[in-house]
Amino acid sequence: MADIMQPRILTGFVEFLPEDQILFNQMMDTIRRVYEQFGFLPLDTPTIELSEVLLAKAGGETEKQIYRFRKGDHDLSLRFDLTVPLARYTAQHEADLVFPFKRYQLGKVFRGERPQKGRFREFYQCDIDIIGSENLSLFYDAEMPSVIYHIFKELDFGPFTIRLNNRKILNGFFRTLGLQDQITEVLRIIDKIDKIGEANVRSELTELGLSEEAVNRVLQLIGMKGDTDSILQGLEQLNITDEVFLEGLGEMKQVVENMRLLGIPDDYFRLDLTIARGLDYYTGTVYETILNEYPGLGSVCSGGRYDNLTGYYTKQQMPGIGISIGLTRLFSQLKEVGLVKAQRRTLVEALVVPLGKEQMPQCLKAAAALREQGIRVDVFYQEKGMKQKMKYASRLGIPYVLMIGEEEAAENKVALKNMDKGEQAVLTLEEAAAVIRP
RNA sequence: GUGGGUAUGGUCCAGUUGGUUAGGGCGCCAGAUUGUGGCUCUGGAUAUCCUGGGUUCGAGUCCCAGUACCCACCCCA
Repeated sequence: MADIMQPRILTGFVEFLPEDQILFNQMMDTIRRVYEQFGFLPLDTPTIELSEVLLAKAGGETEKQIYRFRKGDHDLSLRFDLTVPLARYTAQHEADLVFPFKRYQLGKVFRGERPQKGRFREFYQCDIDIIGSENLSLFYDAEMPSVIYHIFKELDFGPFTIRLNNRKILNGFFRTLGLQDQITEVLRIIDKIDKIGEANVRSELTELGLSEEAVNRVLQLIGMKGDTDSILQGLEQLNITDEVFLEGLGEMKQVVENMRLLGIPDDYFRLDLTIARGLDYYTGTVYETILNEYPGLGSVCSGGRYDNLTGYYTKQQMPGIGISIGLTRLFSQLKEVGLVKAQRRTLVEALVVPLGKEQMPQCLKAAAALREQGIRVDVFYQEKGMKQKMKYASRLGIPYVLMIGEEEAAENKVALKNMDKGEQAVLTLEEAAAVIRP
């Protein structure tokens, strides 16, 4: 016999067994349903694009992590997020789109970085973005958290907190300290405070060249704690006159007000001045979402506002705002902490089993009739012993087995067995259908 | 890119100071039970012990190199 090829997949890539894929798809369905509920339109862009398009803006990290290859004369890349393709798409189809353009996209993205726990080279992102033409109402900044609220409420993984901040507040504040040249580095450092602690942030900021006075003021700002209103009050009492700061503060106040009007309870969001988001294209409101009981999972949904995402593809100024759920990571983490657990290995509600092959015609008819009523039905076609047939149903976790033997066929009835309870009854097909799908 | 760890049937693991035919759980196949699954019992199949080299009378075990995978940092979903 010939050598057997070792069956394996690349490291950093994932695939699930059916019982997990079912759960994964259910989460995705929930996300899609809520997105649509808020008026977002579906979009599906190619996974491969021209490198020059995807890398128009890219800086160092992206460039290093992107899967890039040649095919014929083309320099191609796999998309590493859904935002850049959206920018390209919006600019390309500008004339045919209705603005503000609200789109959702659930799709795989690729990053050739070193994989580790909760970190993959191919993974699903579930994004929504709204792109405005020239301007984009601040109300959208409150709608984003409303979407997050509905999704995580429905997913039901316990209490969660949407943490929000505004980059203008940070930028304006840093400007008053004369730090405008190091803003990106400072943001990156303070963003890590949850992970590395205040002392390490202090030393890293000092290392960056900030004066002790500046470090103290930064830590004082980002250390502001308390409920939403007291933080807003505290920010006002800093008496900062920088106009960017004041603009950010004004936006934040309005966003909070609108979030409340949209019905997000106060204990589901919190102002957090440490949230910066690594990405440098954010310019206004930024979000992060954490599960209160599992803070170690990090942010399960994040995003923010950007002024001009499409700048590389069109002269039109197109501000936008969006959020993203890293579904593959989220799912793998939820599984790890036991928040999602596989129940059944199939979606089938009833297995139709002929006791002998003479009953196959009745079984085919019965299956068709049940499917007509929307019941998910599987038929056991294989010629096997009764034990095998039952085992098939049992192993897949099919809740009902509908059997037709000589006696049942003669009476035009079926034997319906409840697999969980082990009970069995002889019924008409209509009665059986009512039991399977009450 | 930097640092650490692991590698034994399909899978998860055990394997003593180096010693004869490398064990077990789960899974798989068959039977006890050809109109009834889960539980139990009985039997069975499946391993170049990651690869290459070295030490030794003898290596799954010790040494060297390589490879793969995992974890952490960086960065991020």
